Formats: sequence, C-alpha cells, structure tokens
Amino acid sequence: MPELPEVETIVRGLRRRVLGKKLRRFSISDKKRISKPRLSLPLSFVSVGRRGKYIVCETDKGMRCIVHLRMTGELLFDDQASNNNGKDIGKHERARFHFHDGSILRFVDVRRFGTINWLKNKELLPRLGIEPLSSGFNVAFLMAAFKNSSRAIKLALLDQHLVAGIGNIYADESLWLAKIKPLRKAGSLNKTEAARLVAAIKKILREAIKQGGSTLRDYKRVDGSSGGYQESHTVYGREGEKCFRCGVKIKRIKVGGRSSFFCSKCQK
DNA sequence: CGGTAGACCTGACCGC
DNA sequence: TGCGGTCAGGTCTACC
Repeated sequence: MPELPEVETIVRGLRRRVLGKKLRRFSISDKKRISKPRLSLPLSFVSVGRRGKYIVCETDKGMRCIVHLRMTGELLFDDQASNNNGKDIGKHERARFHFHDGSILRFVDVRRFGTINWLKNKELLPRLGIEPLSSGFNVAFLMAAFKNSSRAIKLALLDQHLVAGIGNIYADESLWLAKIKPLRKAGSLNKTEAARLVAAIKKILREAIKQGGSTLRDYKRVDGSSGGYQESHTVYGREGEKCFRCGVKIKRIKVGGRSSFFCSKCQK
C-alpha cells in the first residue's frame, strides 16, 4: 500500500500521539512476520521517523521498533474516547501497542505482508538507497546511478537500493510529469531529462505529503482519515481517460509485472 | 548481474 | 448466489 508520502503522513501523525508516552504492553494476535520481543517495559518512544518506506521508532531502552506496512498495513491510534469506529478492523488486527494513559495503537493488516521488528540499536536496518527528498538526490546522483543501466527507468525508480520510498503510483506520476516513458532505458536519459525527473519526483512527493498521501483502498492516517492526493493523480488508475496535457488516452502496460500508466504521446 | 516468474496473503470486483 | 479469473500503494527468492 503505502509509499513514501503515506508513510511520512503516518509518521507525522504518530509523532503527535505517541512521542513521550509510556508503552506498558505490546501484544501480538497474528505473529506472522512480527518479531516476538523481550522488552523491558515500560518504555518510551523518544523519536518516530521514516527511512524509505520503513517507520522507525526509537525507545529509551536501547531498542528500535521498525514497522513496514507493505501492501495493506495500517497503524490506527485510539485514545480512550474514540475507537476509530472499528468496523471490521478487529478481524485484521495483528498487534497492539498499549500505553499507560489507556490509549492504544493498532497494527491492522488485511494481507498479512506487513512486518514489525524490534531491533537492538546496534542492529542495522536493511540497506536502502538515497532519500529522494534529500539534497543528495540530484541530477549528478541520478546520472551516475543510471549510467550504463539498460533496465526500464520505472524499474530503476522502484529499486529501493537505489532510491528509497518511491512505489508504483509515484513512479508513474513522476514519469508523466517529467515527460519520460516508463520503458525508457535508465541509462538513456540525458542531463535535461534527468533534471526534469529529479524535479518531478521531489515536487510530486512533497505535494502528496501535503495532501496526506493517496487513499485507493486500505491506506489511512493514524486517526483513520483518508489522504487526498488520489484526486491529483494524472495517470495512475486513469487508463482510457484523457491525458491532462495533450488529451490522448492514457495507456496501461506491464513493466516488471506492475501496472504502469502513461501517455504515449507526451511521454518520450 | 539482468530479467522474469512466482511466492507470500486476503478481499473486491467482474463476467458468466 | 456461486464460481473462477484478475487485480491490488511491496518485496523476496529461484531460476534462465
């Protein structure tokens, strides 16, 4: 489900709600892909951050809690008063963080691909590429990273070891804005195109964060509300509809097995 | 190493 | 109403 903007939105929501709170219990109801920790409780979350699509919560007890939502994971915060009006989230709840003030944070995950790992501080996160919103992600970086690469540009953008956080939606949206076909060989971009792509990625990710991410199905903010950026999608999910730039119908193809939407006229 | 297909899961949706 | 096929914001492994 979530890509960088969705994960960033969740992280910002978590910061306001759980930072400094005392965790008194961590319970698991579906242990698949969730590590069974020996925690020294209570503990406090002293920071909540994001690396690529990972949520990283540091504690005051020398451990970090690393959450990856994969396709359908959600983190939903309930204070004592409201309970997110839980419909059927109980059915897919997989773990729960219980805080001293009675509030809880639920990990809900229909497809059960999501992961929660408690790591000692010295244990490393998976190796990840550059953050696309960092200053180091620039034309020089992209030209060097793509040099001699014969794979499709879209696949390069989805490679988390190269750039961390871009997924299927924002790859398509960025390529449309940069006027580059998803199947172009990554190594074939010239400097002008690389510059357009870098600018497009940053612009789209920033705007998507501003709108709280894209909700197509499962993704929700920690308060249960939906994101708004799906209203701004230019190509993703718009097969057969008119390109906002040139009016030609948006096409859908498979690239690396993933649905890819683009305009065959204005993306070169 | 690159490229690809399949695996991991559940549910929604579509056509018959 | 039911059945089968297809699809889904992600990533990992096996195999050519």
